[in-house]
Amino acid sequence: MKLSTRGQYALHAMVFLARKADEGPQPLKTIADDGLPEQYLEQLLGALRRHGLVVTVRGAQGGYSIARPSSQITVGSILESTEGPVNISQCAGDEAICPKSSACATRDVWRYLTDNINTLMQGITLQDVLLNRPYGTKEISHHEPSVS
Amino acid sequence: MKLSTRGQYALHAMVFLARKADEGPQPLKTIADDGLPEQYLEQLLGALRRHGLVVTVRGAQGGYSIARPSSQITVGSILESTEGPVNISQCAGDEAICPKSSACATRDVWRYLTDNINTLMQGITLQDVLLNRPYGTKEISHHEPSVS
DNA sequence: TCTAAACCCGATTGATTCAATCGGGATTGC
DNA sequence: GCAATCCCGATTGAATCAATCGGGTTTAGA
Repeated sequence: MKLSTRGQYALHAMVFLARKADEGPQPLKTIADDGLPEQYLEQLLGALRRHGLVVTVRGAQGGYSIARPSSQITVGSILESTEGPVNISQCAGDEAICPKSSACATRDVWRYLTDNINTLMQGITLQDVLLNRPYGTKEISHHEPSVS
Repeated sequence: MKLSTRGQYALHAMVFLARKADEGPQPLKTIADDGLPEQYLEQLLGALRRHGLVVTVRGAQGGYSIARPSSQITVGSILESTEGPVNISQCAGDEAICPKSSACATRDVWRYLTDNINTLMQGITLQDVLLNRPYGTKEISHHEPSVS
């Protein structure tokens, strides 16, 4: 199981923007300057904008800035914007995919993993990353067996 | 982020085999009988065998059985056998990929997520799934900031 | 000893996704 | 104006996925 580069680039860019939060909009070229493919990154920043994580100023002297304080932006929301929602197995959520899913023991496993991965990712803010702060102080949620 | 069907089929098959643990080897056809593509599943069972999770008997009356008690087989080992190791970002482990990784704030994030997802998956045994037992009673590990 | 049941395995195919680029268009500060 | 900059759909090439194909080998039992 791995993430595509989209999430990696996106987090990288967001950390960069968070650091420059009070220096005005940063042009794409500047963000990409440590080696990321510029036009590809542009796609990702577009997705981040559409999800409300960055704001843009068009035209000369324009660029990208983070939309909220870094304490209010989670790694989870960044990854979800660029990678789509975490869904370990369609079986976990979509009843239509697997009609017998309610009787399926594996379903609880997928649900448990999906929920907890989401919790992990939502538990880290950009600020935590910037400040190099310990993250993950939340307890994981437990699976409660359904009646059988 | 999602798993391929390989992991889903593999867990499904392993649960099936765990239930039939004391009924002798189960032929492929039987395992696949609730709708999994037979020859595809064969590949996956091959991988599970090479990782020591199932044993096989060849020839007539042969088939597949789980190699150990279900309490000693984790969901993590099943998924790793068929999907490869969890590696959220190459950046997390492989120093060669990203030379400046040690100075990179995002690296800790990938490591933290990778470690904890592994812990989650290793924390569920096949027996837990069979008995519909609550799983995930372990505490997640915390990120300790490196010196800066 | 023959045969059918069953596993073993590399190769191939078609579809999908990924990573990246292309080629433009629309804004806007100066 | 014009250069800097974002916006965006389309396209490309490679990689991966899901599945199938076409064989081969092993073995129980008639």
